[in-house]
Amino acid sequence: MSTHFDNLVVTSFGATYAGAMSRTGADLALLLLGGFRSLAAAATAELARRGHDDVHPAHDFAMRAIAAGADNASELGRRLAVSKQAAAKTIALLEERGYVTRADDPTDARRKLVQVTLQGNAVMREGEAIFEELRSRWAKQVGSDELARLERTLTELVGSEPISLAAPGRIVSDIGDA
Amino acid sequence: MSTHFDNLVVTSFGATYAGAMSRTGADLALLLLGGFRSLAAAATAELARRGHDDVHPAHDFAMRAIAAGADNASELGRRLAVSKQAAAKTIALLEERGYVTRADDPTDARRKLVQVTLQGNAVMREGEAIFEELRSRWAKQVGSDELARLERTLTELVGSEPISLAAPGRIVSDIGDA
DNA sequence: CCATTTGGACAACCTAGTTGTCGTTATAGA
DNA sequence: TCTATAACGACAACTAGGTTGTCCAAATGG
Repeated sequence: MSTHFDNLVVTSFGATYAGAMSRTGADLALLLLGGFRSLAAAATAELARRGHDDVHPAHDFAMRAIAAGADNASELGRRLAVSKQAAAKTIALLEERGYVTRADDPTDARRKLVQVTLQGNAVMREGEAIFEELRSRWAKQVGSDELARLERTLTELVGSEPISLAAPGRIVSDIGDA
Repeated sequence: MSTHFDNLVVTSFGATYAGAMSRTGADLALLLLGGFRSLAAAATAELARRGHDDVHPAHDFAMRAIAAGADNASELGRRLAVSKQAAAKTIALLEERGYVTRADDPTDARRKLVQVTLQGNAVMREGEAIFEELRSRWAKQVGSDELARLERTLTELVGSEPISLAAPGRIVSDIGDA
């Protein structure tokens, strides 16, 4: 079989012509997903290559939210638009892997204060750099004007819809995710 | 909190200015994901409104692959770049909900022949129409030239990478009866 | 001071993947 | 033709990320 994205789209959606202009709406969705996947997979792989084989973009995302002030499970849940239980699970996983710590909040005995560790910060820095690198690779490929234009268009399209990012994570489930 | 995409990006990734041009690589990835999600969520909702509240785009995707010839679990797995076990689960789910049927293959006693039902075909047709409608809504919003340009750019970017739709790192290896 | 809200911990469950094992069936080659 | 190997599907156990619902304890606001 061909695992090439283009072919997969064509095969799966039975578009009339292969390389033709006549893109369908579903193709557009797959194109967007494919783009995301392409970046996310590359980032995950590169992160793994650098020794962090246990983190995905979703974890990076969660850590940033924590670092940005969502320092307890409930708040993190709100911030990521998932339940507090789901957020607590993510925190537990990150803690287990040494990317965050949890301590009692001295000002509120109910709360557990979550903090990003040095290791966690390192991952975030690497993640940033990797995505930057991937973006510039794309810019080289189609021209930075064209890429900027794509971003502008997409921002206009997506920015105007009140859709939260919800679970920004698992690449696979993004297909089925509504 | 704001669940508006733009704000979320800014907050979570700590970009320096809110509406500024300076998009980061991670923003680009989120933009793509956001775009996909936006479409997928709208499609799922619309499908539910039309009485199919138990299907997601992923199921539509799988059904198309089945209709296009991936009529057994192993082949479907290959086509979708997941394990045959995962594909079998999807098939089981679709069968349970009446979108596909499974029968013994008369030419190969090992195989179970999967076929899309009338109901399954109906969902695919509706899905197509919905995505078409969503696309034209986007075309109205930014202009069809601009949208076509976005698609062209994205195709160039994504189509040129030999990335399968597989999970991050999950290279399709049916080597050794996995 | 008490009622209500909130945070966190469990538990049970769902979806969607994974790997590993195994029996059965095809198939290719000596 | 016989046999080794490959392939299909089923089952089991596991991971990861999500969901509700229940519950206790702690904070907070009349």
